[in-house]
Amino acid sequence: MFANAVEMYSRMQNLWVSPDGYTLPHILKACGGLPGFEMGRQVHGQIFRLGFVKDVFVQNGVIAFYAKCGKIQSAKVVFDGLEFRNVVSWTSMISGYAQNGQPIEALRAFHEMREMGIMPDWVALVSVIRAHTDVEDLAHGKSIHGCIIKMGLELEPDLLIALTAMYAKCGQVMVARCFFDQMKVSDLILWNAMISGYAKNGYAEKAVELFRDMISKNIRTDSITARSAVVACAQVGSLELARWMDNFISKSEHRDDIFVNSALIDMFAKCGNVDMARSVFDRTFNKDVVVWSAMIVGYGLHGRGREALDLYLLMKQAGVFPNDVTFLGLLTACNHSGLVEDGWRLFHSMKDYGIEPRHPHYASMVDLLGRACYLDQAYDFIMSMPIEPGVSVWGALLSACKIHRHVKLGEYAAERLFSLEAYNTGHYVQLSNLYASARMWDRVAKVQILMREKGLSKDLGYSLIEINGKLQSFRVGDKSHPQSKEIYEELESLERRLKQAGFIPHTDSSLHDLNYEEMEETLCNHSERLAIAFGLISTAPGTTLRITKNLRACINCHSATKLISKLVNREIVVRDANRFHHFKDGVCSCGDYW
DNA sequence: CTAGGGTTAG
Repeated sequence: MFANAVEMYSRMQNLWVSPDGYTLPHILKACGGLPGFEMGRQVHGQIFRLGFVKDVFVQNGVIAFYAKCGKIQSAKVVFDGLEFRNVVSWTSMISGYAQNGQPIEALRAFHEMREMGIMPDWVALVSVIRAHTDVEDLAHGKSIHGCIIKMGLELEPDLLIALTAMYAKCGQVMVARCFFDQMKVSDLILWNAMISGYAKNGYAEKAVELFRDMISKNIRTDSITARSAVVACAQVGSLELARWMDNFISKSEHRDDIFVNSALIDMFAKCGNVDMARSVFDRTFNKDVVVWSAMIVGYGLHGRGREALDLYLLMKQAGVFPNDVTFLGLLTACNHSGLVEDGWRLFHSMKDYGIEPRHPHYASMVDLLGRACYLDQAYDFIMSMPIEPGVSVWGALLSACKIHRHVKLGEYAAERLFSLEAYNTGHYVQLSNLYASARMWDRVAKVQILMREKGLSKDLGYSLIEINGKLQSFRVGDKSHPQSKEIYEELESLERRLKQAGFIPHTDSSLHDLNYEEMEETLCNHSERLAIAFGLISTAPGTTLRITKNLRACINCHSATKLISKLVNREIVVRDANRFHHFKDGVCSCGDYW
């Protein structure tokens, strides 16, 4: 009850009751907890005047206060001024660095402490573990685990929680789960660490399962639990699960938490329903820059660029300042809607807000220019970059060269990519596709030989479709489904109707080395068509089909899906590796620009 | 009667 403590302290001051060496650590803790920087600074001044400069309890309190307020420099000044420093003084500095995103400094301070011959206790080690977690140095983290055992601290519950969090965050979820299962007492932070660890490392279903466990066991959740569970649902991608989560949150105490709501907005956008994201956005009070950005990113993902830009204007009117993520969302939105001039203008307005563009911003601009056929300008733009262009930037250029069949520039981009990442399959496939788009079959073959020499093979395509809340996965030419026969019958009937409607498959890219019949067959068996066919026979007429695929939509499937949406009178929502496509009445929301 | 820790959105 920090605010009450501060209020009580003010009353004490008004009555001219002087604080002593016991009062001051309490009030400092309250100021650090709020945090109330101004109040704490006044207390610091008072400490100086009252002569508590040598009281290590009071001074440690001051260090921790500054560290909690993010004023690590001030904390360091106080720390350096101390005559005697004990393990608490050091821990305050170590945790201060760790909490303020300087884990390397934290570890350096820990090293220095050891050189001074000061023995860490379990609280100190908790911060050291966190620092190792943040630099993703699992090897050194494990060695700290060893020290803990040697020191006989392995039964300290909170230390075990910190270790669990470390293993979970560093991707060792099985190890973390062992700790979790062996823990004697149920602890909220332990559950949170396990859930977010699962979510962070791609075990979204496991994370959701654990969250449901908590609810069924009536274990208290906080906003961090809720947020982590929402992030996991966003990863799963099921709209039905997303709805369940939203319903749960809106009935819980977390409904007005902006941390949770920004995650909900992101979740709905990623699960394919940007309008539901908007309704969470609208019900959120005191929107901060993250809430606004999440909504802008959501519109961008769905190719609703105009709405993203309009929202940005509203955001500025509301007095909220944009940050680097806001701009990334805006640039992506412009990209997906072909708003070249708006994107260009926004990129250059970043400096007005003191925001330095990072690699993704540059890559987004290259994509924007390249896609709109300004290839030379994209190249000049890369050459004028103040930072070394990386994989994302050259990748965007290569992709644009493929679209516009600019072989020479594309080859150059591919060279840069190979020198940066010699074993990334995607780059070779892109180059091969570039040659195929220009009908340079001999060079396509050369790339394929190169890939074989390096032991690389194409990523297999797959599509997921959600039917009655269950996700069903299909690979290219998949025949493993129990209803496979019906699915292929539906597929054949679809193909007949496509042909009758005058659909002619493109024969340009990626399939050059097959003869015509083989090519046609392969196209029809593309995984998303299987998912569509399965969706059609498994749902009532008129139901929207929601499909997720791991690769980008190919030109054939894209054209076919447009027509299918009209022929069967269904809305089909496809999330590819890059963005969302909403197919309806024969057109796609991306306007064939992706 | 007093100090230090872990889980945290776009």
